Amino acid sequence: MPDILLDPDEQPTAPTRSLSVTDRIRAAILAGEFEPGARLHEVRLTEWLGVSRTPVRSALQALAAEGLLEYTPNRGFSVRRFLTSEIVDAYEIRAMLESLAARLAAERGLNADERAIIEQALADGDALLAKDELSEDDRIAYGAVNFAFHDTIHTASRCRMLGEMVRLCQRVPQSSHRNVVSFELMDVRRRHDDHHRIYDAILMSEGHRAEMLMREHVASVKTSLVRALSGRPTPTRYRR
Amino acid sequence: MPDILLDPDEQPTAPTRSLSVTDRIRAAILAGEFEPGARLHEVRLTEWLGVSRTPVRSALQALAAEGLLEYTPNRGFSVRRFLTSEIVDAYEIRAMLESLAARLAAERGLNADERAIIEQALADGDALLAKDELSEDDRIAYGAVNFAFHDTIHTASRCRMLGEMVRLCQRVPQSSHRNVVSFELMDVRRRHDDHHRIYDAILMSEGHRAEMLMREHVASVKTSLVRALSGRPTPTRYRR
DNA sequence: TGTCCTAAAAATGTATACATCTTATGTTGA
DNA sequence: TCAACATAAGATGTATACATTTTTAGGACA
Repeated sequence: MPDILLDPDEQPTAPTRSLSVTDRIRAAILAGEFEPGARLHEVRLTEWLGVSRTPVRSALQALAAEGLLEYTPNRGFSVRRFLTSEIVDAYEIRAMLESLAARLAAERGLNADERAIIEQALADGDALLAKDELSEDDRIAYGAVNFAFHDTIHTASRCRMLGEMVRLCQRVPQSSHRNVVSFELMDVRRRHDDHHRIYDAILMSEGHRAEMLMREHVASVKTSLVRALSGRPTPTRYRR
Repeated sequence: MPDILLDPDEQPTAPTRSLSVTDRIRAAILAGEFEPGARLHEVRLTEWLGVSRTPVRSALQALAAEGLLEYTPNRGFSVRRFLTSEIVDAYEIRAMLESLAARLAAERGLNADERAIIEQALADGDALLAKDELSEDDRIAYGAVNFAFHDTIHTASRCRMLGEMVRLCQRVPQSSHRNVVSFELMDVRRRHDDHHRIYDAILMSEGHRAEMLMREHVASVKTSLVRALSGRPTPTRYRR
């Protein structure tokens, strides 16, 4: 019984009940408030959320289409089980999709706005990572920087479908890996350096190089994730 | 007003009205029965389909999640417009996704069933393409062969998300390109030969080679499509 | 004790009435 | 004539009653 759903003061985040209910159930799933495989009974959700079955059903359908729930006719919705291997594989897919986005961005070029956003993200990252240690706030701030960089490249690929699919890859429950992947400072610095090189390649219209750099960039996150999940230590290199 | 929706004898294809209505509306959209950008009014669909608004709304939501419709709160659903560039780009994405699937299949290996299906598909294709000319039935038969080959590789990648995303790439309206892409016999033969090589690479666990072959294999469809759309003729090479 | 059958309970599927929002229409005012 | 507003019509959003299916519970029988 997720506490997140019981707050009566919560303001609607979306124009319709269906959409705001979708957001709340999605948040609960991604936060791990439901057991994997658990059935989501419409009437219970109805009671928790204080709305009728109509918007609840609407939300469940939407979440099933997103891949967070599984649907069986006449048998309802249940939380989709994600194997660790599926979470890891999602990074393989992202590596392919984002490397394509980088190549297309290089081939098709950035506009002034996009260049400005990325350059700001690179500068902000440089400033953050100049510190000797990252606070929790710093990590959150770097997360925003990282998002801005990748999201802008998706936009610059001029390919709506790509961005949508990357988003699908990221919508995976068991957010444990999100925390796990908040890595060593060394790793973050290296990845930020990747960003610089990728941007260079895009600016120089070096499509193939941008693709390869981005592929390795995302794949390295997979590697870190696998290492973290298997409990092995981060290898030490020229640490200050 | 699509005729396809007016046949009262049509048998339900799915266990619930919602699902069968989803199938029928999807088919109508993919067949181009609705103008791109056209609003899909719930009550009209209700009349055409002979069901209440509940399953219609359910279907529209599902199709919006598939990317075939666009949804605006309080303003309903409309047929998503697909630019030609988006249809072409979908092949770029497919090339990345399917090449990943081929590599994973090579790395993870095929089971006996999968080997049998692919070998049957290759043999059937060999037999079909031995003819001097393909009838319409032959083309349909080869389409099934082609599907079996690709679908089995998706399965063998052991990565559910990959198959789902490829399916998203293929669900695109304006099926004109489907017809356009039913190419010259020469092209089909070459692509079938690709299938042989890709299978060889997978059997030999040559992941990188399988990936590269598949990437070019799918990309070549994009090239043919672009050529067909631009009205240029198919280049002639050593034609018998 | 275990299996099978039957009936009740509960869950999902569907239809429909009502609420809310959008859009169209037409009137008023300058 | 045109803009702005008011109203009505129509469309979507929501709640709820009813239908159908699934699940559960209990008992008969071997």
